[in-house]
Amino acid sequence: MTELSKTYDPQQMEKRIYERWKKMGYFHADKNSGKKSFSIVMPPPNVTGQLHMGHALDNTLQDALCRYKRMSGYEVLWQPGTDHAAIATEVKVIEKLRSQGIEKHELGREGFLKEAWAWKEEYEQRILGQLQKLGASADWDRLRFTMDEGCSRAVTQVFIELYNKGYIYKGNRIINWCPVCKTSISDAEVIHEDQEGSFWHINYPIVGEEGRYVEIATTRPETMLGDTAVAVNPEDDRYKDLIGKMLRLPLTDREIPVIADEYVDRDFGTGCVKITPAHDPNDFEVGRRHGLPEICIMHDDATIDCPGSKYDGMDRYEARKAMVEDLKKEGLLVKVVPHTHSVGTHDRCGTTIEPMVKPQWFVRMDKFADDCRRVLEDGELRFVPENFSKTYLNWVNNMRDWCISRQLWWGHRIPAYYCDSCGEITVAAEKPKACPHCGCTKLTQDEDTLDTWFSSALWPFSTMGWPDQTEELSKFYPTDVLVTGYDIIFFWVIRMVFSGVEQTGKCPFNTVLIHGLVRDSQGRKMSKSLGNGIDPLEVIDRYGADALRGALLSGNAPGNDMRFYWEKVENERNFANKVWNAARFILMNVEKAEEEMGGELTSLLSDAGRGSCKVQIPKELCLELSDKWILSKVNELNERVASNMDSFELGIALDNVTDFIWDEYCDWYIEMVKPRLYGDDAASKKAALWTLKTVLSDALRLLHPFMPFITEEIYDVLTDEESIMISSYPARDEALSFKEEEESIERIKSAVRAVRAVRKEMDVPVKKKTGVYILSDVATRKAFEQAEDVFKLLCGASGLSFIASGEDVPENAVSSVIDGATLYIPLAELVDTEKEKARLLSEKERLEKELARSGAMLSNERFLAKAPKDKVEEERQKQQKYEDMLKTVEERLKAL
RNA sequence: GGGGUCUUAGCUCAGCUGGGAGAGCAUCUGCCUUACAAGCAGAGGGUCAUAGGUUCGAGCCCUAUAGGCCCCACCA
Repeated sequence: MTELSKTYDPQQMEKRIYERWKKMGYFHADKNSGKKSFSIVMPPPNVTGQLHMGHALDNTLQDALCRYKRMSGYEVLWQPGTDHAAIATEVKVIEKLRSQGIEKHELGREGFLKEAWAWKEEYEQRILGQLQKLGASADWDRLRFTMDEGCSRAVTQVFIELYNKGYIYKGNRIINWCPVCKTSISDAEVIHEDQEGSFWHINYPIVGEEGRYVEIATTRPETMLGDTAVAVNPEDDRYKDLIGKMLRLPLTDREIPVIADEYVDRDFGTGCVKITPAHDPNDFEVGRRHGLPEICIMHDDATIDCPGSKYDGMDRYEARKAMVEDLKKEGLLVKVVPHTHSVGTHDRCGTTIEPMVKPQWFVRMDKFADDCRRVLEDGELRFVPENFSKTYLNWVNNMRDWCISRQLWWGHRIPAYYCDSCGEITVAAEKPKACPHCGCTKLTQDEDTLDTWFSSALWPFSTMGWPDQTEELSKFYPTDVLVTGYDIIFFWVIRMVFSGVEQTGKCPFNTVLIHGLVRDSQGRKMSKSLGNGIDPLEVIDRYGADALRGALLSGNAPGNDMRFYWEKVENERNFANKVWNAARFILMNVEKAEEEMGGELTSLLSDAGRGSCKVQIPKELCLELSDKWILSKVNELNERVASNMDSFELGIALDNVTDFIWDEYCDWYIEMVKPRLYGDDAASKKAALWTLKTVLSDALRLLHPFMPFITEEIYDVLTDEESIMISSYPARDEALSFKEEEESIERIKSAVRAVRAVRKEMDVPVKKKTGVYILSDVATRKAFEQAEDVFKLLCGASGLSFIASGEDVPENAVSSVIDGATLYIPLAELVDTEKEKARLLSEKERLEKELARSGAMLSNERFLAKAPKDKVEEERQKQQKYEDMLKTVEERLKAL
């Protein structure tokens, strides 16, 4: 038996242990295994970033689930990979190049992609290394990337299929344009934020009616160059006569009509709205309804595109200023009113987006929304916590067509080809040799790439080799659980759901486990701009991965945000230290006893705590009360923890294990067992050592999914088994349930606590021993007889005497009444009768309160009639108990 | 405007199908007791946001109110 180092030092073990796991192939999932499968796909981290607290939480949850399932006999696939993160990466690479004085276009498409791939390699390695430091037991042999060959093939296949089915279409639509990134972005990538701006009121002269104007109000005057109408509400009496008349559009030589449309709110602004179909989503709709021209007045970089006009080439804001100035000169500017309105910005770069009409590719959503609803209704998909299905449905019910084309280079290029002569589109995996429409051999591929989420949407099956019918797919698909934050339910979860249903006929996962955000200690979101982010690696370096994992999981309920506290990490580290020392204590004593007893003990203990077999109490072993108690306790714990794991209550499960190890096992059992370990009774010593080892082994295995490193290190030394990772998860066993013994020890514990409290209250020095006299019922007396030494040791008693009645009560004793017994502690000169009286009086008061409550319930006829029988019985027993206790307290008071 | 969610000890949060309010941290008091001071023992501290309702019984279910947070949509 090797030794554990004197102090718990995570740094010296974590890397070594992880490397060994990897080398042993424990993370690898066998597609040919006969075991039941359990699979999770890892949400692929972006190759731009590094591990942050959100990743740490997300992956710790997944790792804990995977380890639990692996130990429970499942063939577990945790499928890892990374995401190309189109815009984010492209922007970063552009910035990097720019810092070297190179512009993207100078490199050309191919040259740029080469740079991007180099970037990807570097950052992918970095984040994978970070995940491994956390202890992630993912199947790294199966590492995938959204743009690797297989995933790309899946993307192309899906695009073609959806196009052929008519779900993908290309059209001129109004989209969100980022003038800095120079690409379209989807609605979901636009963040609306309130900004203070102005409301410019402008007069548009009515043609042929000198001196008459229509007053409109706008927040973006520069877009008036693209106006093609002014709209009023058809019911608005103020403007009814204007409908159909023409207006002169100021600053231009164009004339535009006044139209009527329900969209206009009579009470907002002036009730007249300039309509700019090419640069406003609402106006676009109005324009399409009325067949208005769509005049695009901006270049891709948001400079004005209006040849012949003085504003041509100006930046949008510069043009705004100039135009307002000119309107003022012409006397058409009525007034400028301060106005706060929401402005759409790009979530990646913060640039104000510009709505533009452009040819883009879209996915039609109506059918897919139905699919999303159906799988939820059918129970094929569920959320934990269940509430999030409402969030999901809220998104599903408000889905609009998805703009999937991006004007980027880093991504999956759209497999569409345009004929140079007839202009027809051909969608195909490979560039066609000739145009199927006209036979022309010159075709050009669409320049655009696909939205990142298009490939992420296929992740659960593209990583398993789809569209080929692989063994991985048949073994591990659909996956069991998806673990993710609520912030990407729309971006990712929904898109995976409908893609999975469409391509494979199955919802890609059964359960979506939602977790919240990790916030800073003040409850703020961790963000780069606030500089309040805490690097998980720093936490690992200081306290170890196990402590970080514990801090992220302990007491956290699914779906809830949590705050990060260093104190919490410290507490988990302290717990790890506790486990470490408990193990050291046991190993030390085993070693000592082996020296005394030799091989006999070694063979007795060899099977204890082996994770591969059921706990069998050796026949020759003579277990004592406390042994049976702790065995029974851990037995019960096994069931409770597993049930919490199964219902995804990982926070509660971890707390169950922690409480057991710290309170029951360390603070009570180890303390109880000490005299036996230091004594001469070989049989008793054997039983204690066997129990210590057996229970510790169970506890370590329960703890392993949460704190994999320390549990492995200890288990390795404790058992000589190959690894805790491949041991079996402990299961409840009826043969190890000792209800009576549990009850007895609970009585002893409350007696110990009572004596300790009295001693403390009376300021009895720790070293001063006292006698204890016990007046008890039969059952309690039996318990005390069986555990006399334990009791004396734990409460600092020199002797224990049983007395038959109140008459035998020693002089100058302080008393404490517990369920089933009254304890008298003779304290001679230390006794303060007044203090003792006061204590008993407050105890009396407490009991009377309890009795009042109990009595009220039991005298309530409706309670007796309607409440379940066992509840009534329970209450009767309580009443009896309190009556007995009260009687004793009162007698005692009288005696004083 | 639509949807969600929260309000429990000084702080951060648990509290599963309704049946005597819990943890960690912090505070106070003793202890360097041969596994552990990263520890042990003990103690104080809560009209569970407010008001109604359902129920024999409500922190938990229903309604309303107040306040906090989140998401979506709109804002010419």
